Amino acid sequence: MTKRPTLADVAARAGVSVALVSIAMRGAKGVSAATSEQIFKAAQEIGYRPDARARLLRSRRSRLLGVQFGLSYPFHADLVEALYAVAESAGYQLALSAVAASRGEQRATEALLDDRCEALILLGPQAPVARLEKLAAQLPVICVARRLPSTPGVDVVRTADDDGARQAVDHLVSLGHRDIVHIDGGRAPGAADRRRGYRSAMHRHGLPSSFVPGGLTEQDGAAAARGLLAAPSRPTAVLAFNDQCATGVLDVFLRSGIGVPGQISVVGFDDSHLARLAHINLTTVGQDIPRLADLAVVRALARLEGQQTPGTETVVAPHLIVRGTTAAL
Amino acid sequence: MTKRPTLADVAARAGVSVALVSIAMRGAKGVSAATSEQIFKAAQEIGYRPDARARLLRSRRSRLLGVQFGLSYPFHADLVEALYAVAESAGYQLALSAVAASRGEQRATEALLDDRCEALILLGPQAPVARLEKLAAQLPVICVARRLPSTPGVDVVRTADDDGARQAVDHLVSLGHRDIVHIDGGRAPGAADRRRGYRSAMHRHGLPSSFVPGGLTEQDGAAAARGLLAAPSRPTAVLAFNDQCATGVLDVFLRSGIGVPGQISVVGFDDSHLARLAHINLTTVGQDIPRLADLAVVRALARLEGQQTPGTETVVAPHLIVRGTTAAL
DNA sequence: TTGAAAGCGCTAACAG
DNA sequence: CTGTTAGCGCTTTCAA
Repeated sequence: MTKRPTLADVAARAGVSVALVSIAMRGAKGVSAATSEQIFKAAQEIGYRPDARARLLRSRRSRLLGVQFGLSYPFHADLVEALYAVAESAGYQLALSAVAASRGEQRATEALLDDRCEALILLGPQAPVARLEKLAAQLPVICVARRLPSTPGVDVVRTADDDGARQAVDHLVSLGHRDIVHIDGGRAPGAADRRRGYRSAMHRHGLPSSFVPGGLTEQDGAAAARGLLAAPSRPTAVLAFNDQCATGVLDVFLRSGIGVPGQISVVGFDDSHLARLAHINLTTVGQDIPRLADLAVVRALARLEGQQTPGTETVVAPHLIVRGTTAAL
Repeated sequence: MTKRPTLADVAARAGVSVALVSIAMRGAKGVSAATSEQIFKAAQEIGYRPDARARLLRSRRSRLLGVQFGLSYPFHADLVEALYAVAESAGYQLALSAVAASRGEQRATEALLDDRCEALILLGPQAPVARLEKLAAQLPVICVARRLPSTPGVDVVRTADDDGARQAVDHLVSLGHRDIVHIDGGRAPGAADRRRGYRSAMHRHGLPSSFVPGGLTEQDGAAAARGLLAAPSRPTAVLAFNDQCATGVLDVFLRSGIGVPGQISVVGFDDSHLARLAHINLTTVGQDIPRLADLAVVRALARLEGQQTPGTETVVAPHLIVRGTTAAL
């Protein structure tokens, strides 16, 4: 529990000035190989690690990207993991701030601001546009997986949710399905687009749309599925809002002895970790998580380098991943 | 994107010295009510927020608790949420560092150290004891949900996993089950204790133990369940390592047309968010998450306040939560 | 009650 | 290539 060594300690031990140690530790050029080696040896010996905060206090850059995510969304977890990788290769660190039932988005972003993050990457934020705009006046703000009316200073990186829904419908129709229900996501980010994509694709095939209110949790899917079973006639296929919702749907069907995909086909959305589980084996519309993460960071860096755009929107194409929950009628 | 206001800006606007503003902002005593009001008004007007890092750089305390957690464990997510609440009421902030496939524990803890956290709270860490001991030499380390041979400087807060398994077995036996299999957690934290608890409880009831290798993911549970189905005879009840594992088990059973709890009973462990979902409705051994979180913080603070113990172990009692996946034979 | 001044650990000019 | 110097935004003596 001894005090952590500082630059000065390393300098003393290596017999050089602090400045030189600073240069060496940062890997900047301007130190002889021999000296550098001595310095690293000294640092190693006393277990020196640079103080991230002092460092950022001095250099006006924190090289910190603030990420706000939802604790209970596997899709966010996947995104966070991808972001770690991208950020690192861009020379940035991540500061995580979770949103949960007892911790709202405002609290989450404020913590990030107090940490002096250089930019904010918000995963599926629900905050009102006005608040995002206010944040964007202070630092670059990137919204991932939420559509937004063009907002000054806010960049959006999202999946083409409407096209994803279309792909799902096309797939189901090509399998012979005509009675396809969409369990929607209500007011969740992306839900409106998925509804729209579903509706227009159905229309294009000359089929009537059929919506059931859903949501983004297993519970929502389960409730919707129970509703479906209680109705006089049952569809032959279901497009769920997301994978979690689809999982709830699957569960209820299985419990009721309804075979999937034998009696009914189910399609999810996201291709989160969940869908890939062997025992779920869910046909789903895959969001390109690495690409979303990459673009989010790229956008953030672009703004940090002074690019002044009114607010960009980058749309990433989804792609259907056919697994085991869909079959020909 | 204007520069954030500093203490000096507030001081200038309020017509006082920075020192006074500092005192006021911290809510320390020594400022007249009138001045204080002026200061807060000025701060408010220019949107001042203290710089967390500069603050900690100066006062040798960061009031930061570093939390390492696994991105893909719902149980950890629940703990993190609970920790946020406890930390806040103790006047501390949380620094989150995630462990994922592409980001090992070492990386995670190092990030926390560089942030100058005052203590480390590790959720289900897998790191070797030697490493934990080394960390504990630098700062208080609290291991949550992992049993550890008494280690100098490391405090352990965990659930009585053995007793939890015992409760599950007692419950199943009281329902008339005698053929109870345990799908274990392999080398996962807590797995050994749960095995032991299961074995001794079975023994006490005069029943033979029966283990199936499992793990902590849905996949592990699903694989184990498939193995069970392939065997010549099937048990009447299963105790899974945790809720995720149990979910995988449930899924496979449902798919195979095996009614739960009609034909077989299933018990999980953790009472994570997952188990509580209406459609899963899993009978499970509940870990007392708020209490684990509370104790973790209490232990950390005790050490920060100079308490020097060789390494404590606090064991929290679990309690069986009977839901819908268990029934009388 | 208030202010001046010193420094936390580090980086960034600028000299030598 | 190396050292000196001056702060980053804040807290904290110590005087006034």
